[in-house]
Amino acid sequence: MEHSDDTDRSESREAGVGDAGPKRPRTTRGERTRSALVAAARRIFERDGYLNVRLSDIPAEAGCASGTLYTYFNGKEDIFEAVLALVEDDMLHGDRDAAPSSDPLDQIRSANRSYLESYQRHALVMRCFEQAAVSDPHFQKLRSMRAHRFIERNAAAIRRLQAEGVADPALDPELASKALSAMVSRVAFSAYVLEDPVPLDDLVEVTTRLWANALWITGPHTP
Amino acid sequence: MEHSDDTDRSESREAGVGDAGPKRPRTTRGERTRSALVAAARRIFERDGYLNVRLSDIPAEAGCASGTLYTYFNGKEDIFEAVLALVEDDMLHGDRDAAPSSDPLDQIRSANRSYLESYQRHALVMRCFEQAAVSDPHFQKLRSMRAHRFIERNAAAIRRLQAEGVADPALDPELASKALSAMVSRVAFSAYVLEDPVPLDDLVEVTTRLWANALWITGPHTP
Amino acid sequence: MEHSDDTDRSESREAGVGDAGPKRPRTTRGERTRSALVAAARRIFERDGYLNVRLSDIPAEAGCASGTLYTYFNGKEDIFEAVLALVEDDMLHGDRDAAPSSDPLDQIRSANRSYLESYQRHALVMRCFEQAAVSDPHFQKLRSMRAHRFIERNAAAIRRLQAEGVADPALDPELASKALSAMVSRVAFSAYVLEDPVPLDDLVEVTTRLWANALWITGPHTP
Amino acid sequence: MEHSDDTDRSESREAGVGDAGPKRPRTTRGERTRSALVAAARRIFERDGYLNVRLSDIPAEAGCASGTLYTYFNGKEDIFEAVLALVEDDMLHGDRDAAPSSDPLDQIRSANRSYLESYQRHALVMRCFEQAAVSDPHFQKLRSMRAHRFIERNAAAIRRLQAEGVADPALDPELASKALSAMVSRVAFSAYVLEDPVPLDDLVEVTTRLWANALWITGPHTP
DNA sequence: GATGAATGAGGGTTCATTCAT
DNA sequence: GATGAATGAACCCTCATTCAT
Repeated sequence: MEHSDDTDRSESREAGVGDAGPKRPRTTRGERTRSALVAAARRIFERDGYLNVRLSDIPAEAGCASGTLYTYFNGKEDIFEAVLALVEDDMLHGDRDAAPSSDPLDQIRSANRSYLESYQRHALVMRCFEQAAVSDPHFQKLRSMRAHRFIERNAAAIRRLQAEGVADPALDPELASKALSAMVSRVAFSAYVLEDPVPLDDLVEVTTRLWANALWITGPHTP
Repeated sequence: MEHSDDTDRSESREAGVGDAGPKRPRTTRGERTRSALVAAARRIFERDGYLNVRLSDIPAEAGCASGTLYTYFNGKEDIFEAVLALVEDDMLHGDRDAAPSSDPLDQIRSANRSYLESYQRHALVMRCFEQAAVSDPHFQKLRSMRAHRFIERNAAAIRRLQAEGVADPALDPELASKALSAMVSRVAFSAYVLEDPVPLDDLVEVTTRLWANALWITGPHTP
Repeated sequence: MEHSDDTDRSESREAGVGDAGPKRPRTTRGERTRSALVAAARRIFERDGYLNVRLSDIPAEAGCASGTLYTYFNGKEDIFEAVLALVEDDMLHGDRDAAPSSDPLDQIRSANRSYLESYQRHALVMRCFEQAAVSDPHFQKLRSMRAHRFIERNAAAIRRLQAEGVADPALDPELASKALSAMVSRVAFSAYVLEDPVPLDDLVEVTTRLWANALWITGPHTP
Repeated sequence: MEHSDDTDRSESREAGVGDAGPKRPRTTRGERTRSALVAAARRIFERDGYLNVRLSDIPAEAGCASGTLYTYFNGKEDIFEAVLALVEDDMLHGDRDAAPSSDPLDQIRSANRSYLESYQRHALVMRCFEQAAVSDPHFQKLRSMRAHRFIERNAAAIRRLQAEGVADPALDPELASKALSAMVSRVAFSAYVLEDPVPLDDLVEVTTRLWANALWITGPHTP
């Protein structure tokens, strides 16, 4: 089970916004400049939030001239997408080390913990992402797409559990997935972006238990 | 059971943002002008979103001079608060006509329906509210406060049900309330602001069933 | 001997700026309102300086409606003139109690002390007057006229002393008066408006001694 | 002997007001633009006065876009400081060509003439400076600081003359310097800013004679 | 006389983006 | 590729003054 706001977007990295200017560096120097810009952008976005960044702060932080930004990016959207790509690489690693359990409850718990941990790790970028999604249709669509990828996977899992007779058959799998995924991602937002601090373990436990209860999964220990 | 983003704020309406200029009208003409401004503001905010409004469009839409806006409001924050106050008056009426049932499931369903209906009714204002909350600390706090009022009421309900032995005693009432309230409000946001259309009845049913399941409430007919 | 910035302006009080609106109150209530406005204006000018006053603060401070100001005054210039008139009444009292001495040095000392004392007493209004004079040709002219009245009186005194053989005959009485009067008024400005504090007695002594020396008056004690 | 309102301020020129934006040009083109702006600013300030300038007139006069002003300056204060720096460069040259005389009277005369001549040369800028000093604490402080530099130098000269037994020992050198310096600068202001025209030679003679008399210096030829 | 709501012109400032060097 | 100066549209907000009540 996985939750919203996570994706690979393999091919959209270069062509995200509007393909007008040059994009990929062709030289080693260019590669270094571009990387410095993305790293600087991340720091600036995290510091100021998506809506408040002064675009010219990014090349300044990266130690290059203001015009250089436009050698690799078309504007705010474009460079923020590059920052998101950076973060996603990290977010995708979370699940890997989890030993896949056959117990549904453990699976849910593991997915929730993984999601919440990576959300916490990237809270400042997620804050920006929320700001971007609320003010820019492009990122709104992006967020929807990422959410849907989660929702679909979780919907498939619910469908499977229903078929196995261990989940409430009256639930629409798609809608239930949508609602439960929303619940987890919103809890994460509240805790880590709005800074309403709750211990991570408590968040994992309550979301897991609610999720399991909601589906009628009682776990191996509740016969 | 009720959900986030709803409150009374009875007398604090004017004093929210920055108490600099004159505020309340003292004459009938003033009252009329102020109302026209708030109504116009609602239309403009709904049309353009919180972040994109051109403030001068509001007095223009209201049919008065640009400066008149500042006779009653201190700026964008201030007039948007007045619009929110307008909407809240309406949102508070939703629950009333619901016949209070003794069946917990009916109560949950009724609260959910009421919340979702009013959210739908004011979707465009809620969109602005989300934008405001993400870009302006004042509205972020406002949203938190409103959410907490819901969360506390629902937490109390959960505690009661646990005491009566009809809800999972292992759940932390506060955290469960937080998560489930977030679920409902985020489902509403998704359906009505992000325009991911789902029939209202389906939303009511799935949220209600998930909520009930999550708490182990199965309704009176399923003993 | 007397110094700049002091005059009676008996007849200019009503007709100073631009005689467009109504001016003098015709009823007792009107008299009270007008006085309250002038008193309030003085407080506001002293608080904010001539250039920074918000005109509408004055009727607010006086406890009447903003429009009422225009019943008696035509604007900032006009009401500030009324404030100046108030202050001048007081400044004219300073000299009176001084026992007229026949010793030129005593006369100079007495005039200087009187000037500096009343400047100190009205420092905040004098600050406004300087601001007004520098930004508004009307008050610039007014200041010049007041200064010239002093200068002429002092020039006459110098001429008399020269005729009596007790003052440097090589000095142009008019120019000398201009320079020495400027010295005293600027010292007052510096001490009381710029808040470069020097004990009053020291100011009196240094200006008096310089003035006397400059004219070659040695006083009765220096034979 | 020298008089108020003159200083070097060598390297603090840019950092005076608010150090927010980029300031010094790094290219030749930039240097040219900045100079054009300062020169244009001087013309506009002289034409309209410090208080009345429309800031956007300056880049218009300089032949560049309105925003370009903010490439080098933070606003009115900042660019006016640059104009003052320009004028000071010129004012500092005045004294140099004066052949240093050993006669105190000649020294005083020379200092007075130098001061009055450069004041006359920059009368319109001095008018602005007075306006700025009266309405803006930053320039008030600046004026005080410049005045104090003069005052201290002149106080030292007075102290020296007293030690040599050629100046009235009863005078407080600091206060006497303050008063006499104020006299000269105010006479200059009156003649050249207030346009109360007096021949330069007459001003030099009267201020010199008053200054000398006031100190009891009678010149070498009057033993 | 007094009220206070309505007016609306006016200008400072930011900053994403371009482009000559 | 990199530079950084130049651009200029866009917009909020103040507040002196008027005038219907």
